[in-house]
Amino acid sequence: MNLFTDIRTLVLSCLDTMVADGRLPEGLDTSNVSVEPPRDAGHGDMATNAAMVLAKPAGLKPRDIADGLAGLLADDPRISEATVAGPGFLNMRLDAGQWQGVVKTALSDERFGQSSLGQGRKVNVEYVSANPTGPLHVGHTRGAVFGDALASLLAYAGWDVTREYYINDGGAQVDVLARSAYLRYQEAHDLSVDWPDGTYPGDYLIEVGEALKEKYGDSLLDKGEQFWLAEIREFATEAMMDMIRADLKLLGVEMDVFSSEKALYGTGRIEGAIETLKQKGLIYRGTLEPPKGKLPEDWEPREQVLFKSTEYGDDVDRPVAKSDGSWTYFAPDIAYHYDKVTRGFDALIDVFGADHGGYVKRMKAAVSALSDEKVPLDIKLTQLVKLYKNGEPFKMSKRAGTFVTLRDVVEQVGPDVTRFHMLTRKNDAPLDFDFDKVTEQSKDNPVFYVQYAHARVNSVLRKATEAGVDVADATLAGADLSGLTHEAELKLAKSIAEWPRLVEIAARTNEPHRIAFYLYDLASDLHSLWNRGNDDVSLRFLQEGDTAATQAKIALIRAAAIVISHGLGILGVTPADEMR
RNA sequence: GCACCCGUAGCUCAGCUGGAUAGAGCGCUGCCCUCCGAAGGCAGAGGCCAGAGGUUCGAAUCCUCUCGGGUGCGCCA
Repeated sequence: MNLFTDIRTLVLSCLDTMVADGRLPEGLDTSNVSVEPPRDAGHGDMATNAAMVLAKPAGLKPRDIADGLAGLLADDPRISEATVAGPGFLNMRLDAGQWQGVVKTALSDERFGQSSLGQGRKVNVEYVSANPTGPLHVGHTRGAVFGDALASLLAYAGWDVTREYYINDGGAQVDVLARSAYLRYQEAHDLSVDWPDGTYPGDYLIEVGEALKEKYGDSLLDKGEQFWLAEIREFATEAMMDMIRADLKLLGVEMDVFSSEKALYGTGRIEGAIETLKQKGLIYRGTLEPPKGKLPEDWEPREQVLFKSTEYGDDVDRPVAKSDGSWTYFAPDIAYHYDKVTRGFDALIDVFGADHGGYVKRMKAAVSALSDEKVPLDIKLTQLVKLYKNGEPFKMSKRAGTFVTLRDVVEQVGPDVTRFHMLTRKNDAPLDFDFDKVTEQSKDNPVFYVQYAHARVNSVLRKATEAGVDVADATLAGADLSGLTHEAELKLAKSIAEWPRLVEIAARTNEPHRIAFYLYDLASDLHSLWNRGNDDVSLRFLQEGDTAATQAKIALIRAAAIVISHGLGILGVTPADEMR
């Protein structure tokens, strides 16, 4: 149920009537006709641009179309007023019963706000995908929260969603991990070791070293790398993935699928993916031009196997094999995305850190080529998180031991605060995260502000119940809401009515932050109505001695609370029943 | 040098497949509350949407260029 699309349907049918009457020519394209809330609520509840969009193709003045349309719209019982304004805008006011109806729907229909936009199509959202070489840090946290909320949002909007993590366990960095773990293994045997550059000296490998000692005793000491590298790599990678999974779980993130890069090797799938491109004439041997401006010191021209990504909008062709013939990291990435395509997804989404922005074009080019442009790939980049403590920048340094992990963050402020706050900026804007401010219980903190709105409604429900008023959702949905006519009450109802529309916009743009901003505004309307009750007793939710009025008012705020709880659910945040 | 992201109130940021007089929070100014719905409330000031062209009924939004900030740029993932 979406009041805006209902009214759009009405507008279109009125246009059909005008065509039938000969007031409009046949065959007009109405796809650009929109019905949306006007920027200024003083103009009305909804506005349509129909007259302006159709004026030119119809060869008529916008004003004339608008006048005719206004007359027809005003005949519909849902519309209380339709007026023409400005260059040809058509403003409508809806009968109060429409907004009251929305409240009823929100109370009675579990699926209020859910959308059929996705039509059950399959979408794969790949996120986090951190190298299995250490714990997740704050940057990963943002990607994890964003990806997870996006996945939930798309599911809410009717997509069949798969949440996926790609494990980069095939490259040189897992060898480094293995060597670092081996050093910890030696330490576990009380040997003193040095940490050469390019190893991972983090504490998190100490217990891996202990575990290796447990498993292998001293049998790997004094042996050359060829005897232990593969085994320890396997062991350490598993240990890191266990840790990462545990970290994600702390944050409330659960993946459906973990895909391994290493598992692609030796299966012929990389070769197969490259062969597929080759058959499309997109693979050749060649030499790239050196990058202009900044020339790498050891630059020399070398012949490589290249993917003709420029055919699909990239700036230069990209190497898939190194000059020694082995694959670049890009080759398994291609194979992995090909795998996703062949698994039958209708759309792919990758969530990367902003530092991977340079790979967007080539990845899109590869997917376009491999899917014959049938499977769209959207890549969302998440910008940096800047940490603060008490307003002071908090510098991260692995060396100084001030490296802040996902676990640090979640253990300090909790998963709900972490998740909500990470979504208070759009993904491509940098984000400030102040450990003290995000847990502050004041209206300046959006997390608290939204949680508090939900808790307040619960508090009213408890009080009503104590007073002997039945406030079960089913009862409220059946209550007589015709008394909800005050503009402050209708404002809240109108905000509730926007929920389904907002879900669609957020899902269409793959931007879950819109949910967070909407919830803030909705909470604001609720708090505002609450405050009005201070001065105007008739706006208080508990109307002493008037059960019917109390139920109507509570129906309204309970509907708002339901929407808040649905919205927070998408963001992965638990709605609080009371604040402590 | 090239590519991508960004530039909106003093500060931090929203802004719907292009819609009307560009919004919110903080800060600032003023008023209100100080037992009972105040972990405050109400109101106000504050903008050349970085700049210049273009597209059209209409541009913060789309295109081109300039300026400023961030990120990345063959055999690292």
